[in-house]
Amino acid sequence: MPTLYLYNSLTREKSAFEPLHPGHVGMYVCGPTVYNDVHLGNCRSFISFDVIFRTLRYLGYKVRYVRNITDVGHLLDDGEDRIAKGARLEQLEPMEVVQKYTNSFLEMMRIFNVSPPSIEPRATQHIIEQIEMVAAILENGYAYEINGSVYFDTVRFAREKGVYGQLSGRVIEDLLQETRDLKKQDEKRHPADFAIWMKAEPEHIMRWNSPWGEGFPGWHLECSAMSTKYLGHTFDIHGGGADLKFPHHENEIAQNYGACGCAPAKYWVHGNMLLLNGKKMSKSDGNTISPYELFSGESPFISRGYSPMTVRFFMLQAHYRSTLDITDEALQAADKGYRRLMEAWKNIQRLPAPAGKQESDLDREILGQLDLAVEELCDDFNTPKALARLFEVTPRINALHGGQIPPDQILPSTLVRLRETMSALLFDVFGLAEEDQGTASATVNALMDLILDLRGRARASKDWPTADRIRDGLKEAGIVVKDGPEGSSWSAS
RNA sequence: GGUCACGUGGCCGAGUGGCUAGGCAGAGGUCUGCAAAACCUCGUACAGCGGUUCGAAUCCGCUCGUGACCUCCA
Repeated sequence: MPTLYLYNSLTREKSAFEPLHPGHVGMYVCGPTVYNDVHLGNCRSFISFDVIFRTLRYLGYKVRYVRNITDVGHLLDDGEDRIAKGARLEQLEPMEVVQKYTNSFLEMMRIFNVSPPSIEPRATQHIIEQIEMVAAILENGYAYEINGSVYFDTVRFAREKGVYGQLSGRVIEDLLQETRDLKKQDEKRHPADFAIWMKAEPEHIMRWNSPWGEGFPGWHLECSAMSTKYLGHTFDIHGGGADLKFPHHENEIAQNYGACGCAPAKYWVHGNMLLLNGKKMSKSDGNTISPYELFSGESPFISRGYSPMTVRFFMLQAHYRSTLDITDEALQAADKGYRRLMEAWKNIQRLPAPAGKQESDLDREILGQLDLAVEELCDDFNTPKALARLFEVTPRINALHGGQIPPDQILPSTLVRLRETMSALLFDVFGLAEEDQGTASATVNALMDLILDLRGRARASKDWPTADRIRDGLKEAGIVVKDGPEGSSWSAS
């Protein structure tokens, strides 16, 4: 197995991956806040980390992948809890809102063929752990309590530990010299301080008892508490979207140091943003397209619908650390490319038996490309490069299948490798799946057999008008007929 | 305003000092009754201007442009 290299946001460089415990990887990725439907940007992020998770497993690591569900709700600008707000608007119990959007989130992950994480902890089920962590931070002197709320003492932490701002590239001096334009009711000693426990106002629905009174945990605490619980004080990889670097991840690091004196993660991995119209997709400003709109085509931004696997493939064609611009043209290109690749996969399975006797140039070429594909996957999960290698072997596969290359040009062992590696990369690592556009029932298959048989007879008697009439009619019905040497086949377009 | 990215051929998108990225679109050809598919061949692109170097899309500087973070956000 080749060495895995990954880019660490913390050090800003790519280095060889060395797990803390040989053979094992602990990975924590910040999951969604379930107060609304997931949007496509979230999906890209979780697909990126899914590929990372799958790659690690493919390389033989035993991975514990923790991806949380944040159902406590973070504070809104106006001080209102997100979950509580959603509840009031929809006349639902807070936990009902949470359950509803948790379900739809998980359904979307299933649609995108994102494998479930090893553990999917929920913030509301870890209130005790969060309270304990607040207590630990208080005990260590990195937090202070005011009127039933507890704030992290960023100033003290920054001065004493010297790690604050490292991840996000903040300059501590700038943070500390920030003007103190605190709101009147703001109890924080410094703008850079942040709440780790908030006193619940009477109208606040989600609330728990704590040593500081009734309240709810702060913005960033659930990740610190749950990653520690399931992966230990220090674990291998912490991931999330690039927009979480600050303040979320920076504060998470601070909390973990504050509680246990050590860094939570060795490697920090951040996925980049999905762009629409050249700008970040965002729920708040309307520059967004939902997954369902993308599938159905019901959006002013696209001309038609695209299947989940097309979208997944589209995302894989860009590196996870690059921004990716969604355009209709790019999606159409991805759709064609994805189908071509899957068609090649099907062709592998119906290739004539290889009859090579000794290794040919073609054998070497195919094996070389497969090796490169794996190698490039291991270079910071470079899926676009790895995919390019598969596209290099695609014409060879198709030529073997179509007869342009005779079967004696490859060894039986090459076909075995081809089948194994393609299968592993396409399905196990990239997480693609065959989409049976046909989803043909037995009835449809029987009908099509009959129609193609009738057309075959017409062709045999050189009745071209009838043959073409059938083909054109089927095309209008969305069925493409392909004539080959061994008869005609069909597929839904 | 501060911090940080990015600007690649018609579109998307890899690539970080010399070696073909790849996909889609487009052109020509083979096959085919015609078509589709498949196969073969074809594109010297790297924002602009300077500099370093034997050699730069790749390093440095400046200019222009775009975006992200700084506030909930994957």
